Amino acid sequence: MSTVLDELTWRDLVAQTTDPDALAASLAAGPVTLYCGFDPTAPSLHVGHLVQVLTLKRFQDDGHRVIALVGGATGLIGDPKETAERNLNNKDLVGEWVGRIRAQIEPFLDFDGENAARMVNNLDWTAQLSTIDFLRDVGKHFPVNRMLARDAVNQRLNSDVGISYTEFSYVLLQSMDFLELHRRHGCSLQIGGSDQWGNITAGAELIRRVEQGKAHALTTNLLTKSDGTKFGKTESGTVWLDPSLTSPYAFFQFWVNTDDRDVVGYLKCLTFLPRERVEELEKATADRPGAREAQRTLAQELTTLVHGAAQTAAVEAASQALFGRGELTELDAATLAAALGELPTATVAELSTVAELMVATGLEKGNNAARRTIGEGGAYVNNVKVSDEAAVPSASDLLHGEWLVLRRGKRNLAAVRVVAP
RNA sequence: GGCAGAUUGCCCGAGCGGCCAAUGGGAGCGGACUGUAAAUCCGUCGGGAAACCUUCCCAGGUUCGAAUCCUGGAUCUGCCA
Repeated sequence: MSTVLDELTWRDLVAQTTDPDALAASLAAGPVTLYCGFDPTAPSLHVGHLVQVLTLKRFQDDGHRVIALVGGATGLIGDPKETAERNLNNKDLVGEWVGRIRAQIEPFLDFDGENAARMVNNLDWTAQLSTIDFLRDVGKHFPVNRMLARDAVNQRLNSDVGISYTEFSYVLLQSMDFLELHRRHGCSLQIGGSDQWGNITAGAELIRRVEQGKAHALTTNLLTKSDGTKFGKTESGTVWLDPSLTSPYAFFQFWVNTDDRDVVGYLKCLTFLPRERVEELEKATADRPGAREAQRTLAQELTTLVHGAAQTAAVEAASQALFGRGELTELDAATLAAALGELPTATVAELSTVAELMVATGLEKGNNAARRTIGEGGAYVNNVKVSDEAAVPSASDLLHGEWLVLRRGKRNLAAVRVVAP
């Protein structure tokens, strides 16, 4: 019995596999070559991609040979969504995204040693392919009636938007990738999110038809949220891995705010913490939910994985300083400056009304909204509620002579720095 | 190609000449409770400090006055070719 499969199973990662016994036997028999694809649909991966990246790493840690594929070709076509046709992105832009996403995946895997990981781009074997060869060598193996049965395709056919031939063909490209990696590197397993089941099995079938080869599919459960909303989004949008799109502080906060009902599941799917530790945290959540130990651990683990230990220490310290029970006025200058450095900051020459300062930091999108918040009792300066919308903080309110901490509601913070011109 | 119907704020969806910045629900935001959680309840939810300005697919028109009526256009849906 394979250890990686056991591992994935107790972590509730496995959604579906082809022939579980044969897959287990093959994994137990020795190193297996497997791949997972990532399409460049944005300049960065987001937290939803982490499951896949980390699952690849789990396989590599177990001695298997993993391939990370970045879809320079498939990203130009677009996997059909159930709702609507995608907008085609410009080729240069997709090319740039390929580079950025490669760089994001690389740190998670080990590219040296016996079972070194590989990074490939499917544009390498599709760019030169002629239409005639494509239709003869690949297209011939795809019964359209089978393609029509695919979930996303079927939904689109029954909707007003329809589906373009371009997106309809997507599955052929992804299947070709699996075949190509099977030929080049003996790849016999493809993993992906559960929404990829159709694309993956189509590839496995292509390998069987063309090469009479045996290939497997394994899909992971998609992360869900107990409140029914989509995982990986906040009020301000997608949570990205790229620190210039989502600050490490915001990334950390995202995990700290995880629902009690979801946190144990995330610890299983998204961290490398051993089973005993996860069970300990599960018990801690049940016994002392207010302490939020599981959330804190989750945030630490993931921020460290994505942004490194040093960055994690910094944002955690900031988070403690800003959300701790301690008085802001008691923080020393260095701690305060470091903590506030993680927040959106407005630098101003002189103080204006609280409402205006909130707009300047981006905490509020307009004066009206800022005034409303103040009226509702949701605005704070240095943790003190502000009730007068016309109030202007005085120089004596400044922490260490230059800082002001603004807060909207419970957890939206920003800093104002006053610098004499 | 012909006929019928639709198009409203982030989403869904009422309104069908003045009382409409536009009912209601969802999402979002703030408060109470709590734990930087959930649920619940309360409030808020185009812009503007205000006078007031810009909105109900687009362009014209009728009218003292239009989201509401008329004309033309665009897009979507259904039925018939």
